[in-house]
Amino acid sequence: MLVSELMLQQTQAARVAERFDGFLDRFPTVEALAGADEAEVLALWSGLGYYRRARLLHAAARAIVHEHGGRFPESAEALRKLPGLGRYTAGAVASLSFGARTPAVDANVTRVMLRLEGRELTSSAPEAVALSWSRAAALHTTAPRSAPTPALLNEALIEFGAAVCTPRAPGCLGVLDHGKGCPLTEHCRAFAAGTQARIPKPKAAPARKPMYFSSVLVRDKLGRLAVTRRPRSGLWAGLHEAPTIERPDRPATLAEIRRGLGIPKGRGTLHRLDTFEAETSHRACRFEVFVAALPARPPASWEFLASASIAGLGLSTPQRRILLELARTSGK
DNA sequence: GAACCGTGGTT
DNA sequence: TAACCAAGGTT
Repeated sequence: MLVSELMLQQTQAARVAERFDGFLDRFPTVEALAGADEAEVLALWSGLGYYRRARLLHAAARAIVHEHGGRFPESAEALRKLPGLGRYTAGAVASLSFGARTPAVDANVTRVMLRLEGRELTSSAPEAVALSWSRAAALHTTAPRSAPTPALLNEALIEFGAAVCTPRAPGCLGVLDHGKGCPLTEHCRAFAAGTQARIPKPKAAPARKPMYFSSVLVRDKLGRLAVTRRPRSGLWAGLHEAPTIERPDRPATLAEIRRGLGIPKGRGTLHRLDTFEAETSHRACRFEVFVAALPARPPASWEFLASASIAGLGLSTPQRRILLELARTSGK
């Protein structure tokens, strides 16, 4: 449950489904996850994005084992203290796993509440957050004991937002059924005012900052590829990659790559293999991929691995392409 | 409060 | 094709 909620943060269910079983096969218990190497957790998370979530999940598992004796906290307040669990996730786990009478307000629920109230706010506006949690909590408080369980109520609110009160083309605007796709139109101020499309108010999309990556394929005498690990914070934190130089302003020059990575001088010791673009949530990344000769003394941070081993590492999508696809076409 | 943190499908 | 979007949290 904890694993699924953290995987689902900002990630579509279909994406998660591809990884969830493998993750639980490898880590069937919280003890197994707590005892795992971070690199292995990242490897099984590879491709899902927002890699900090994986490391926070790992930290949460350790906290449960070492500070809670292996037993999950069951209240939203206690769960909230675990790494990676914010207000929503704590509420979701507390209600769905432990039956707690507590709300779980995600972007779907916020959209529903704002539309019912007819408030043209961004979903992250403090007023919008307060209103949504307050309304959701009131539903739990006023629901009769015989009413659906807290878990069902939370799931229903979320699913209603996801399936009916959708961001675009919500059920109330159904052309063929004259608004009868939504059962709440009589209670909805946005429907009455015709402002559904403006609620929640869209946020200005942040501009992606450019970043230039020069990644180098280096093989040792056995044909294994050089791999390093990225810093523990920032973009693709803790993932593996081919030796890479990155700059915010322009691609590194050949001379800078040689100097930065210790590539030997001489004809044919460094040439460009490919270039491609990749985008993340906040960056427009341009990758230039090179093939280089083996330095006389490779940096101690480099590790040389066969492609079968590399396939099991935690890799960003661009690096998976570089180290597994481009490396195969680069000959040897 | 704002910036930061991935990815791939959909429109 | 560019923009939008999907079960947020941390710093």
